[in-house]
Order: sequence, then structure tokens, then C-alpha cells
Amino acid sequence: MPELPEVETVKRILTPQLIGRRIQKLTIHKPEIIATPDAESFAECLTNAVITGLRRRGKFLLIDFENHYTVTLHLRMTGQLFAAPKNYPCKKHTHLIFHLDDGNELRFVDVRRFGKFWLLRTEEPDILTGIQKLGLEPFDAELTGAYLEEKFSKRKIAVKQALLEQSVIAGIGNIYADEILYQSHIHPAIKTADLKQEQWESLAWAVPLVMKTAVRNNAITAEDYLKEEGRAYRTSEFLRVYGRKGIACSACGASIEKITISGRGSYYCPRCQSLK
DNA sequence: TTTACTGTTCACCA
DNA sequence: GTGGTGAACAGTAA
Repeated sequence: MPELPEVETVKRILTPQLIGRRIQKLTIHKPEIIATPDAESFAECLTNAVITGLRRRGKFLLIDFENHYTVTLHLRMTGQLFAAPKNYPCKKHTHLIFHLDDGNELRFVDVRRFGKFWLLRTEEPDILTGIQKLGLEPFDAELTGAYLEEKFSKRKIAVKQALLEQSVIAGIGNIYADEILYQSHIHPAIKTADLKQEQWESLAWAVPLVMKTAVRNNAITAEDYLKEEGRAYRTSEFLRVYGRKGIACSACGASIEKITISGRGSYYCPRCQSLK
């Protein structure tokens, strides 16, 4: 369930459940989800380790341990990470279980198995996961219209594709890119070289607004999260354009359209989001 | 049976 | 070097 708002929600739910917990044992059903090192070393280094904190960077989640190891993970398309009582029924596609010292289990479920785990020394520079290539967080004060213009104005890609570049802004995915463009009144297919200064400013304003709103709207209780009630975010009532092809725009009443940009489905309002 | 799908990376091509 | 396309990962759902 991954775009920044969902990863942030996972972090907020898991933090109080995991801090101070000791890993008694690991069960790795699918070793291929461990990118580095091998599954055996992964389990060995984390057995008896105590969790000290959780962090998020872009769509990555980081779990810090007292023994100076950090587990970095990416949920990709369908990964889920949640804490459950050990007698709670184990779902299909559960690939990794951390057995905690309070009787709960931290479980990783991933239907499509695109998600990945890396184990790294906390203090060592991370050159493996791709985190070091990430750009600004959406809430960073340095994210201005001028920053975006400088990054993109000489390039000729669709603005929709530009928003998805993790090396410029970290954490935006296909759903929220569409929502950001809708709030900015910018057509997703406009080329970055054709955007005006005020449109870059508009994007720099909409990015943190949409992400902050999404984090708030995605907030659910740990109980609901365990029951997967937070999973329908793709069709969330809070989305203004994504997944709403043929439905009336809530601002102007025009019918939301869907086109393909760089192979990704892109939803927009043909009246609110002009091509100029 | 066919197609699309929230993410990322890579190969190949113009 | 830029950028477009498609494939790969693997499974489900419409």
C-alpha cells in the first residue's frame, strides 16, 4: 500500500507498537524478499535485537535497532507491514515474520512480492537501497517553484512523469501525482519545458497540501489497520480525480477523463486542468 | 481469455 | 545525453 501518505500512516501506527520490542525469532518464508544480505545473516543479525525507532524517507520505511542495524524496506506495489497477535490468522502471501517479545508478530505480506528488505549498519552510508538518490521531502521548505523550475524547465517530459521522479521529490506516486495536478489546475500531459513560473509555484504549493491532506485522511486506528480497513485508499472518497473516470468533477461538473502518460493511467478534469 | 494494476529498474531504441 | 517504450518482477480482479 505504498505512496508517501500510506507509508507515513504505517510508520505512525507501528511506532508505538514496536519501540522497545525485542525480536525473539524470525521466520522467513520467501528469502528472495531480502535484498541484502542473505536471509540467514538477516535473521542472525536481528535475533535478540531491540527496536529503537522508525523513520520514513520518501516511500521507504526504516527500522532502527539498538545493535546499530537498520532494516530499510520498500513496500512497492502491494506490500503490507503490520503487527498482529501471534494467534491472529496468518494471511496468504505472508513472507516474513518478526516474532516480538510481547506476544505479537510483525508480519510482512506482499501479494506480488515486489517489496524488498535491506539490512544495513545504521551509521554507514547507504548506497544500496536508492535512498541516497532521493530528492526533497514534500514538506521541505526548500521545495519551491524555483526549485522545480530549475530541475525540469530544460527537460521535455510530461509534468505528470516529472512529479513521479523520486530524485526530485520523494514520495509521490501515481495516485497523488494526479491529485496534485488537479489541485494545481495543470493538465498532466503538459511538457515541463512549457510550464510557466506561476505553474511551478502552483505545484510547489499543491505538493505539500495534497500530501498533508492525504496523511490526515488516511489516518486509521491500529485495529482498523489490522482488519485492512485502510486498504481501499485507491478508491478513497477523498480523491478528487484518481479512479473517477466518467464521474463529474466536484468543482465544475465536467466528466473526469483518463489517458495514459508514460504507461501510467492518468485522471484529470478536462475543464479545470487546461493544456496551457 | 485478456487486460490493468498503487513501484522501480533496466534494456533497447530513435 | 535525452526521452520513449516495453519488459521484468508475480498475482489478482474485473
